[in-house]
Amino acid sequence: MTSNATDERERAAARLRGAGLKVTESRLAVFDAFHAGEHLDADDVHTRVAELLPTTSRQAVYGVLGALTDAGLLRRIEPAGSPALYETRTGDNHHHLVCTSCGKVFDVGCVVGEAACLTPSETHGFRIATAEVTFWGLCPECSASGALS
Amino acid sequence: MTSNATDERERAAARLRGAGLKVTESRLAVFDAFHAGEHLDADDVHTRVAELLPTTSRQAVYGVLGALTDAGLLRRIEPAGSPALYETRTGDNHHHLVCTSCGKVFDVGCVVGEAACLTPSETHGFRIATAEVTFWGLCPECSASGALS
DNA sequence: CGGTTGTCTTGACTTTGTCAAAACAACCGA
DNA sequence: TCGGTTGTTTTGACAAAGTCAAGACAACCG
Repeated sequence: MTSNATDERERAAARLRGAGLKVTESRLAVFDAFHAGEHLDADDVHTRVAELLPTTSRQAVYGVLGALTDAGLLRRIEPAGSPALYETRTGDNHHHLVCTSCGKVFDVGCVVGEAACLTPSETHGFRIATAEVTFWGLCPECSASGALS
Repeated sequence: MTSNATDERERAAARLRGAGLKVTESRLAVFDAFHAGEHLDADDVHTRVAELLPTTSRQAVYGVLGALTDAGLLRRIEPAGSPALYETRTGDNHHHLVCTSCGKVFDVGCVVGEAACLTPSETHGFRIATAEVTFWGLCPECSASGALS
């Protein structure tokens, strides 16, 4: 019987091949590093990858994250005041909720009525490709513990 | 007769005093550096300030920008892939249009129907304070010159 | 299985910004 | 008007996050 872990590796390998990328241990380990709903920075990913492949360099992680992002297998976000974060949920242009106190990030679906709302009132002649929305506020834990921002 | 330049310096000084900040040459020079609608990074500001006050240090500029931002006299934005930018238009929570090719930034008013639209579909229990919207696209010049992104 | 091409390692470097201590300047009150 | 106090600026070291380039190495194709 095939283990789930093996299944996941094979699925990851198939996605890499589909994107025209070579299948390497580093890349599989980066896929392994992400669990659903997480937003990890390059250092988080390096830490997790290094547990399995201790010789993996920081630059390899930057390289993998860049390649996977370019291939559309990861999405990169850069909230103000934070290093770049990566997530596995791609292709749906969802948005983010960031805690101004602890920095935790959550996904939120597209805003209600998106198509009509996210048309800027003046376009300055731009050909607009995407609208990115970030909500800032206090997460339940920080709110409960009395954090002010 | 009073010159416009003197008027502007006095207005800037009054705003500083109103915010409880000491009036210094550096701070007045930073105000001078901004023209309406511009989005300048710390280095841009330092360059302009140094034309008038050549001894001004980089750290003084960071200090002034931080103080003015904290006082609500400047607003800081941090578009992905760019150093922090500052603008003089504050207090109206307007949004931004960023060219993915050349990086130019323009202001846009609040999106149409904002109040209704910018409510996320799931709040994860957050106490939401603000919604930040960034539009990405090609500016007219880059669009005309055939840039692809 | 060997060659080609793309990936990873190593290590220097850049950019953007922060921290801390001492010199200095603005402002208040006498 | 003149000090004194407090806040600002200078100086210089440092830190975080990421980039660049060259050579070693591994994946994939035939």
